[in-house]
Amino acid sequence: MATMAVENYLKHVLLLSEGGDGLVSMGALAGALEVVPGTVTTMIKALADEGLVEHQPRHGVRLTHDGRRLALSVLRKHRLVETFLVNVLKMDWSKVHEEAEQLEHAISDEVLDRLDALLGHPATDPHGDPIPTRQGKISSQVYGTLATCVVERDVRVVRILEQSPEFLQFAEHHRLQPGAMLHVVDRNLTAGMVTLKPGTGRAIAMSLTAAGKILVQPER
Amino acid sequence: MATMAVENYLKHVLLLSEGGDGLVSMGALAGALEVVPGTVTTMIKALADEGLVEHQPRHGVRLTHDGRRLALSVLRKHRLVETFLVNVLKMDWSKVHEEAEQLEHAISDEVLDRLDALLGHPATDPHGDPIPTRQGKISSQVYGTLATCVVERDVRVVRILEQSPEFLQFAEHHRLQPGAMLHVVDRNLTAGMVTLKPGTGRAIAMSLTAAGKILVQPER
DNA sequence: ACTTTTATTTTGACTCTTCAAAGTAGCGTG
DNA sequence: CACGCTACTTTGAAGAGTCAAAATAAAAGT
Repeated sequence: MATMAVENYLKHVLLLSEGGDGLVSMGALAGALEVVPGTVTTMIKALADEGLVEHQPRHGVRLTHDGRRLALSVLRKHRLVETFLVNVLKMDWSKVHEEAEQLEHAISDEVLDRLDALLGHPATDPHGDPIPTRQGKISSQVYGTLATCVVERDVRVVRILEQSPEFLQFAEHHRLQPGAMLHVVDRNLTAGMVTLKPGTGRAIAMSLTAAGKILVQPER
Repeated sequence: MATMAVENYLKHVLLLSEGGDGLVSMGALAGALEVVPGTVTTMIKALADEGLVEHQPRHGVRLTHDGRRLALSVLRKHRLVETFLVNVLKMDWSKVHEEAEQLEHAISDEVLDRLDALLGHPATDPHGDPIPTRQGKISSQVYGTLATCVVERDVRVVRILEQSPEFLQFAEHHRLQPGAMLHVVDRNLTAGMVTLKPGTGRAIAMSLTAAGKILVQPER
């Protein structure tokens, strides 16, 4: 069985390799895992010996087939646990990440399957992050963001990329949660601002940076 | 924060000190924790330095106030998680111990409180073991066993002490679960057998040893 | 091309938890 | 009271995961 540390390393390699399609840098990993770079080198060498990652010294690391399988299983646990905490225990979605960080290493496949059934086999977690299937498939659909979509158009929020408690609280306050409908009123590149009109309630203004963290789907 | 190992040592000191009212022997701890005796000595010395246990060399160990507080909190997590797994996820009660063993170290107080509320603040877990309150109170009511109670009398099962998967499966098969009503038909000391008649279904015979693991309450 | 900066790796050390095996204290029996 | 059994403790070593700081390789600037 993989230790907690191993599971965390693999999970973060997976998360960091989304987007930047090739190798994950050691520094990025060190940052994400909150350890010093030397520790990452040590650990990655061990994981490479176990056949879980492929390490190209001085360049970076990528998951092997086995490593990816394990990483997806950890991610599945994380996201299903988050969904449970929000949907069943009604916890604040800005706090569940921390909790899931611990629980993802303690939960068995059997419990996970039952949780999955209890929740109705959700496709995404409360932040809109896709939940890998038991077979290790994960949706990789590409969406636009509030910083890039066409203006004067109705869109539906599908995912919040930035998941710091502060940002999530901000988003919740304005009901910017997956499923929410919005009209994109204006985007001003000079001022770096986007203006939105929710279906109900008053207009929302936010920076392009923030807007770039919110994935949306054109509606109709 | 206490590590998993620390939590486990404290929990087992607590469990082993139920009944044998004074000191817990190092050997008993080694057995319960499945480590060699030398390891226990090492760890207990460390816990004594932290003020969590009181160690009387060559005689045994007992919890301090702080140690007991922590141990009760772990036990509360364990038993509430078991209750959740059985009552909500409908898992087999013979398997939940293993699962809870892991989860008890990963669950936060906040999640625990919500779980407790979801379950309706249960007083006991599915095996009838009392669940410590958030304030660290634990019911220590004394019950008779099927091996000691008066014959020709109706009793109600309140707790199963032996919790190996095999014994629990045996108990479940005969519906010997907390809440079940029984008539104690006969006890034969020579043969070492007890005969029971459930409210519904055919008579059950079991050894005195097995009967001694089932706590009951006289009914009416 | 040479130098500076930055990212990565190496080295040595430390903590935590464990084991195996050797040593020692306590206890009961004769 | 000495003997021997059992329980406990000590000692030395190991693996996992980490850090700090020195060494090195790659990338970027001038």
